[in-house]
Amino acid sequence: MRVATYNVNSVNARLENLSAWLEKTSPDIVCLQEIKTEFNGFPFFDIQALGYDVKILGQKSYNGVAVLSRYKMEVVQEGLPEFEDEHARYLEVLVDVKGRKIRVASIYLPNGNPPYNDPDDTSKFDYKLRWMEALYKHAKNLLALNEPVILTGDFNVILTDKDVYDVDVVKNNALFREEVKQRLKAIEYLGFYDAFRVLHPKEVGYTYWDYAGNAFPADLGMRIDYAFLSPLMVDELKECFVDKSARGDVKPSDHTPLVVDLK
DNA sequence: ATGACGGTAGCATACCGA
Repeated sequence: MRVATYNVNSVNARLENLSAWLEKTSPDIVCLQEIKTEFNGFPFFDIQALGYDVKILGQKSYNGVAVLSRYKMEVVQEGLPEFEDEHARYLEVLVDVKGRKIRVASIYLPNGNPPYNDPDDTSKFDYKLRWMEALYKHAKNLLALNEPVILTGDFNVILTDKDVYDVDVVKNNALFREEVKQRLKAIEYLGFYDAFRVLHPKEVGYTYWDYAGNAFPADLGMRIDYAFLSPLMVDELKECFVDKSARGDVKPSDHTPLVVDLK
């Protein structure tokens, strides 16, 4: 079984890229982030024509997450539990893989940096920390279920120094602040496994490159998209890789997909 | 030291992103 995550930066702007990538890569389950549309604007016809069922938590202009699946699935959670959120950032489904239920969440964690015109405004960073706290609590509850679980998406956290091209550039960035690294590590310490790092402890695994300048050609990237697997799920992990090909497309997203192959 | 670049809303430019 192949599971992937892909921050598409608008599903409608990326429909051609996404469709071609689905056909080429043939994932069974795909979590999308930043679809940037509400339900009525989602290209259901095109995606369903490729053989996928679609569940979305949409939002106009910003955010928005979705799960595509070749297997039947049901939505079990829209937004994090016990967390009031105006943003569409969390969608959890139960996928029925030949009679076995796999729990999959598509996650778009807040960025947390201040607006350019007000660098002292900490409200977005505070929101990020509260969001991570709610995610931590939920992740803890999910582990107690002792199920195969995949928490995957754009976490907007650079976990370690080797997950960014230049530590100095991001030293004051909300993606690299100690508080957020700690909160994401805490989710790992609960018992979730970073699929890419389990298999590739020393490799560079950037999943994002800025649009500006020569960031992609020069490989000035960051690893901010992750797949976290529960113990039952990591036991079935075969391979995990970043598919850089999508970032080299015409009119690409600034992220590229992360792919997880399971037994 | 700063900005680049791109998407959306909506029609000029502001907001958002990482």
